[in-house]
Amino acid sequence: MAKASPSSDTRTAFLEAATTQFSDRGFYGASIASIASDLGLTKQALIHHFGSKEQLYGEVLQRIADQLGAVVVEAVSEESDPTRQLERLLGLLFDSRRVQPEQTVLITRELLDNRPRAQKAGTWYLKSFLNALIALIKRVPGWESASDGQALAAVYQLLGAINYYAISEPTLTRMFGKPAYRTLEEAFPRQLRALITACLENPPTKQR
Amino acid sequence: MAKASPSSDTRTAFLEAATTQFSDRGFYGASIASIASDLGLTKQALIHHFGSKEQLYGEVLQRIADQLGAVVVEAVSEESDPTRQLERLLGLLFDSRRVQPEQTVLITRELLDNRPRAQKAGTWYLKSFLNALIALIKRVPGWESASDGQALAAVYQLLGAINYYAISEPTLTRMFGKPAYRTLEEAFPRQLRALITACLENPPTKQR
DNA sequence: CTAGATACTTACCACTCGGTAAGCCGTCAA
DNA sequence: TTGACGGCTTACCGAGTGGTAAGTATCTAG
Repeated sequence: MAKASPSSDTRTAFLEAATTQFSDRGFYGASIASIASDLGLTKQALIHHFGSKEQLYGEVLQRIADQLGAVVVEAVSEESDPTRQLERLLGLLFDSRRVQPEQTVLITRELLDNRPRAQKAGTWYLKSFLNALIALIKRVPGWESASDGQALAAVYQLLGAINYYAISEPTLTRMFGKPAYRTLEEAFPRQLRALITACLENPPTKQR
Repeated sequence: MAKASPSSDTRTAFLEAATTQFSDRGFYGASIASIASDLGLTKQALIHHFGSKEQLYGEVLQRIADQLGAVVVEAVSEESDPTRQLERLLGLLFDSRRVQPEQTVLITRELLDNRPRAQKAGTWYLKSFLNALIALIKRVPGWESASDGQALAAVYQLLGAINYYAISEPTLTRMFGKPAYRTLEEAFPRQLRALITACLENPPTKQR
């Protein structure tokens, strides 16, 4: 009895393969046949487990949302000071671009694809994440009286700085060449920390 | 002889339709038949003008790159002070999300799709744009001695804050509802201006 | 009047897509 | 032994993809 639940193993294997393929080629660009062949299986095996391509995609988004929520919990539990909690959270998000670049890419794809058409399930998971960020920044000294809109604006700018860089890294590397990119790679985190503290120290109430 | 060049009219009409469709659905998601039917024509008419879907896509990217370059020229010519030039440029980019949202969306799609596969032509246009931004910030007081990597890091963070918000706007609207979104819509530009000046006033040389 | 080019059309091709239907095979319970 | 079930297969379907081939209508230059 080496394996506990054989079916759940292939399920998560499918989910992982699907995550990278959806991330690389988008929902329409990725085919269920290609995802299945990554595991040496046929597309009908995938259909058997998930019912349809859309449901598979939904589960992939769900997993990402769960992991995103876990990062929030981790940051909050590691620090006590609200400012540090936020800095830690943004730092963790920035670092995760190395371990799980597919996450940021997939979320960004969702933002792009959801523009015209009706929203899929994915958007709602993001909302609770953003609400957590809003709640966090409103506990930072000077930000208590900020409106939700002001809080979201500030937080979303920092999030944009992080995520846009995360999805651009490969392109920037090829564009400027490895050696030139190394200096950017080194300068970015320092500059980012400076930007975050500058933002947190300038709440809208005491802006000039 | 009402029209000067009949063929160029349909060509630009094709380019405009293609821009919105590529922006909405991505390269793979958009079909040449659907683009052509927007003008009441068949896909073979499109092939007749552009040769292939890839070439059409290339011309769409080229147009966007040209318009991006024009924005740089506009910002530089309108202001004399380097700080104001940069602020004006970023402001113009932020405003353009209203007039031409397809541009930002398409560039972001390029960043995502270029991750795994070899880069298409589009990347090179972006490089000259980024180089212009680097040159601009290095003329701002205090930034003269910054390295290219430091300059790009700072500029790319601001660019990310702007572009990520631009592609997120529709999703954020649906997520928080129109009334709540209005306050964000109002707070964002002000917060962005504060972020830009905070960034420019904190060059890496005198960072604590 | 004719030759050629331009701007399009219909017809067709090979291929891929997501999904259905039906069956095969091993495990496990009655 | 039998029957049900989960996990997977092959076979197949209709729809849609980008692209080719060949033709038609219109206008213009020689």
